[in-house]
Amino acid sequence: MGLKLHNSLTRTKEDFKPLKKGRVGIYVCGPTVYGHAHLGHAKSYVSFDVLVRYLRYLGYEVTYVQNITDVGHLTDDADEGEDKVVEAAKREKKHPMALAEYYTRSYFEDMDRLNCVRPDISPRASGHIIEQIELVKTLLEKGCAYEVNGSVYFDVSKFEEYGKLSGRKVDDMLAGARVEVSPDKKSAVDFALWKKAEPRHIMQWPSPWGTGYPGWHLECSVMAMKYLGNTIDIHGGGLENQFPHHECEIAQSEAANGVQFVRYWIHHNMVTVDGQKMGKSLDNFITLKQAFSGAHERLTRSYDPIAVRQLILNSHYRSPLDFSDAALFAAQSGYEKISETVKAVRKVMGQAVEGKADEGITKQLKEVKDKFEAAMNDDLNTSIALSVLFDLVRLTNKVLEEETAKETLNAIDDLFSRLGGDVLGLVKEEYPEVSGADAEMLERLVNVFVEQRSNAREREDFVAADALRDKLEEIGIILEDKPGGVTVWRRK
RNA sequence: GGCGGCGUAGCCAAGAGGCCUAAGGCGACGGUUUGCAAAACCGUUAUUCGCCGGUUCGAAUCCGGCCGCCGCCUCCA
Repeated sequence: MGLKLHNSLTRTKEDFKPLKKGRVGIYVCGPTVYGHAHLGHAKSYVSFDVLVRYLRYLGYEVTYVQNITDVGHLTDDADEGEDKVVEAAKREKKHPMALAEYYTRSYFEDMDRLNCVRPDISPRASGHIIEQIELVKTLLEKGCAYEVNGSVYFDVSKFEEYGKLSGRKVDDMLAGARVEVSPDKKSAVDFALWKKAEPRHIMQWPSPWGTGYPGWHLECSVMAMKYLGNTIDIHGGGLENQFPHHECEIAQSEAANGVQFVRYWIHHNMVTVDGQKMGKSLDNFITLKQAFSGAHERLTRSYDPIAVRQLILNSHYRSPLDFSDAALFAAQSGYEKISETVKAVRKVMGQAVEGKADEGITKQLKEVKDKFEAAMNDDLNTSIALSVLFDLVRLTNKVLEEETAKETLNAIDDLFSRLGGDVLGLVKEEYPEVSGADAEMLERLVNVFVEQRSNAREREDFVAADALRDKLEEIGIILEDKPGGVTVWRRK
């Protein structure tokens, strides 16, 4: 049984078969870089990160392209009518390109912390103006577009399949139009390919139709085609972009090339915060940096980036996800449970007795792997995949209660690394308790206190022993007494 | 107003006609262990799936109505 994906184009789960055997090209709509990434970005890019990771786990050679939108026309849910890049650039006293660069770096920083693998190619819209102009020219030549007053519009009447992705009919759209139609356009459903620049528009380029800037659907078509070909396997994005953005991408691309643009359209659902739509004008707008540091009035503490990731994977990518402090808190606890178990296995592994893997456990590990793959194959059911990982946690902790052969522990660690690490990105390769040159000193320092406390316990001076333990906890070091008088420590 | 989606325990969240007297995580409670803790393990925590009807031998899952929430409805940020 292979991977099945829900294709928005057909509204059904389909067997995934790439165009070229063993190779997958995937394009994901990237961020518009005029502010720090927020929880909504996290859901989007973690979801597609897992798709890419799982495709690679299955052995596909994946080319992952995700654009950076750094050209003018920006959307915002709270405000209307203002160019956000210009506004932000003015506020921060930066050139728009400097602003875009700043937030691009911020974006990658946050995605790295969420353990998202970097795209193979991160093309900037501003770096592909020539290609965008070329596509507009092609569409004009084919009679699918028309020029009016320095702007070029796509003639939707020339593309019969318009509406096939979002399930809309052009007639319904015309009837339901509630926005005033631009006098330049032949039809209300036509959309801009190239816009004449208003004097106040900072980002503008010369074109055969005068100075202007590209329509906002154009960049994705152009960059997807340039790096992945005229027909690409997977195009991902948020549900809010299904219409008009993706619908327009299809129209432009297919009208220009005469071949199917995207074979599988994957859309993820949106996030809410405390049950409400997250909006800049509301006080529930939380950036990733705020979540990681806890610097937001709706948060009671800081959260590990991987805990944020775990909360996202706890639900399905096509379901809406509600972020709340309580939900993040729960994810943080769950994440710690997984990582503590992995750390424990690796610790014991080092000094375990040599020996062959236990047959009974090997069989159970095989079941874990099969269940996990079955869940992921079913349209990336990460919620069930995660529950399987927790099965592995419980199994492991039971195994650790008794002396276990090295090979058994190796097999467990390998499964954690493959499923929890390679696929879900929740298990790290290394968990340094302390880092840097002071590591050894800290180790020895803590051991001094542990020894003092052990002495106190031996003479049954529990007041002194508990005081030492409490003091250490205050500075973030947790002591745990194991059977046989052994005390281990870890960082909080 | 039009189109689409969602509503499952204290919280998050799977399940989409019989395997469900509904996964998993968090929390809470009880137990094992411990000098006490912590961690771990074991057990309990929805006879019920927004509400009301209907279809069916059988519905959380299908249909209709109602209530609540979310997204999109395009010239451009």
